[in-house]
Amino acid sequence: MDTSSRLIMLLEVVEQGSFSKAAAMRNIDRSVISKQISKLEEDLGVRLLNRTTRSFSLTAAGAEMVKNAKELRMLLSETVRLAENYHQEPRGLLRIATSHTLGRRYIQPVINQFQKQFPQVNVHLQLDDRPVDLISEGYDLAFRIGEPRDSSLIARKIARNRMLLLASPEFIETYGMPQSMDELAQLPAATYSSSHKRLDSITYINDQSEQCEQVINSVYTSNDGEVILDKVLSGTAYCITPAFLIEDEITQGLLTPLLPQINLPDYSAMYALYPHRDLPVRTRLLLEAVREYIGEPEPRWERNIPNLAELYRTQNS
Amino acid sequence: MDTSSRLIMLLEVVEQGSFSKAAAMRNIDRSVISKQISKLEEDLGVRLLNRTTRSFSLTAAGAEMVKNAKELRMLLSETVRLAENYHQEPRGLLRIATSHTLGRRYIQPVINQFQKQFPQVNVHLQLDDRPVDLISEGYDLAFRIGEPRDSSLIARKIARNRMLLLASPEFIETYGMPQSMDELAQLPAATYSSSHKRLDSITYINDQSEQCEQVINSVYTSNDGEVILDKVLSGTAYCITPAFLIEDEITQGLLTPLLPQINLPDYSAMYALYPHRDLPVRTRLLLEAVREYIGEPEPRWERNIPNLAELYRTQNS
DNA sequence: AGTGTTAATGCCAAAATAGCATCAATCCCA
DNA sequence: TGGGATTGATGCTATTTTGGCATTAACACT
Repeated sequence: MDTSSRLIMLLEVVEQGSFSKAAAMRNIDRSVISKQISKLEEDLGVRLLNRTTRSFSLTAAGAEMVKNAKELRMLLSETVRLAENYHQEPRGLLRIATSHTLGRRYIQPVINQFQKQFPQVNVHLQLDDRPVDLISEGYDLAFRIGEPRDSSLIARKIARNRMLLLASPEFIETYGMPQSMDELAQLPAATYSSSHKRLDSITYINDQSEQCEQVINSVYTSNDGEVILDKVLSGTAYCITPAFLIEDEITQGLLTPLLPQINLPDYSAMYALYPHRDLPVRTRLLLEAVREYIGEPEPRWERNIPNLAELYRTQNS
Repeated sequence: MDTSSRLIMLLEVVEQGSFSKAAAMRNIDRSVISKQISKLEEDLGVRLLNRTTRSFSLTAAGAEMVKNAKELRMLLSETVRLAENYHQEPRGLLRIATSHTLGRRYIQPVINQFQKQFPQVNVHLQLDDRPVDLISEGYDLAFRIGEPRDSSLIARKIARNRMLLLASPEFIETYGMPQSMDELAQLPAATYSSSHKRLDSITYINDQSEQCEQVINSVYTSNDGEVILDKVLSGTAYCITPAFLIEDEITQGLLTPLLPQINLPDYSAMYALYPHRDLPVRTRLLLEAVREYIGEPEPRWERNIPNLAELYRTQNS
């Protein structure tokens, strides 16, 4: 390890805010970080961190070094990326971040096929429902539902994401088939809720083409779509859910759309996020494989939903 | 050693044109270079050099890597330099390039004193009469006589450089004291001549304030000023010499100015050259020490020359 | 006060490195 | 045209560097 790597290590330490976290990121012992930072200070002849036993702050010199380390890291990764443009065959490590559901249902099958085709490519698939910082965590590619905020990333729309109101036959038997939005709002719902997002109302377009929001009666919330669906399958709640969560529950008669005459707008789409315009071969190929797998313009999951073209699309006369 | 160092190593190899020379520059075995370049190619997954057994050429990928390596080296050295600004005490290695005479006479004494004062600073003094490439050879500071051409360097004028026409008493006894430029031109001269520069004429300013050039009769040439002076001291030639070559030969009566009423313009001055605007402490301090040692506006060597203020300065009436 | 977390340090095994010797290919100069 | 010298590659080994573990000391949060 030499000066530039140590500078980048310093940068990671500062970004993570602690030696331990930086070590965890790299899967190395903290002592390594401690020693390398010491050596960096010795090399440069400057104290970079003011340490208390349990934490640290940057010195003026340290702050300048971090600034340059950032440039250095960019330049270095850019250089490696340039080299990768010359690969005929994709290789190397591909780090992908995605939400649990998207990952398990739509990314994982693509990766399986992909690694059969390109055995030289290693993959790390990180399942996280909270958005991560692609750059500082070192991911090459992320998949997300929802408009991306971080403008330093390139976002590419992969698929639309329609919404459905679903309940089980048992539920309908118990509560009766609701005939209006007001009626539906009284029934028990299972909804998505996390610290970042809360989906406890139904957005729809009324007869006057106005977007309306109907608050619903949420009796069960979770931050995981699959357990919400499980709850709904148990017949004790209905749900409003993005279409990509549905497999064969509707065709098998386990779930039935409610209020199909309602006009539900698309929910935020599925996006691929990546940090650069020109991607390494492996990343580009995987991204294309995902797009192909999901399909366009009708995403794969919509094939599981009969009559979707007419569902929730009432033209307002 | 890791990727960025290897990239810089690649750059050095390309700059030097051979593995061997690059190894020599670093004082390491060639096998090290060979292995590291191989490893770099393996890391990047790209062939960087097309090799024949005895030489190589860059591949397209290699050329791009070299381009980026250059940026990388700049950024890294800039970063180290920034860190050095935080040193209170100068330390580290100071690499100085200079011509033989300047080095021995005017730089070496300064270094002796400097290292007494700052024992933490190591010095490499490279004596070369041909100009070297400061950047690619890794020098921090160079001293030269003559207008610098390389505009990527900062040049700072250290001292003027007056010219003298000198001969020994024995010479004057043999040939008589010349009374005019024409007469002088007939006498045997010892002159400086190298592949880069040739000083076989006398530039002077005539009564009409025009700059003239008188070709002289050179019977001895060398690319080293000191042996030229030795030749002159032997009484068999006169010379035109820059003032910094003279120690106590005139005050001791070993040499006498010829044609003192001639008006000789200053020859190109002594310059310090360095690659950056803001120098590390050690470089700045040494540069200041050299300036102080040589003195301003009258350089140290002019103290050895009686009456210099009147010599070769005839005001044209 | 007690518990858990943090960074530093010493120690040891494992990995990377530099130098040496050798080799084959090529260049160079006579 | 044919030795002699030089170049880059490769195998081997001693040395250096590194990473992980255990321990310690300092601190934070209950």
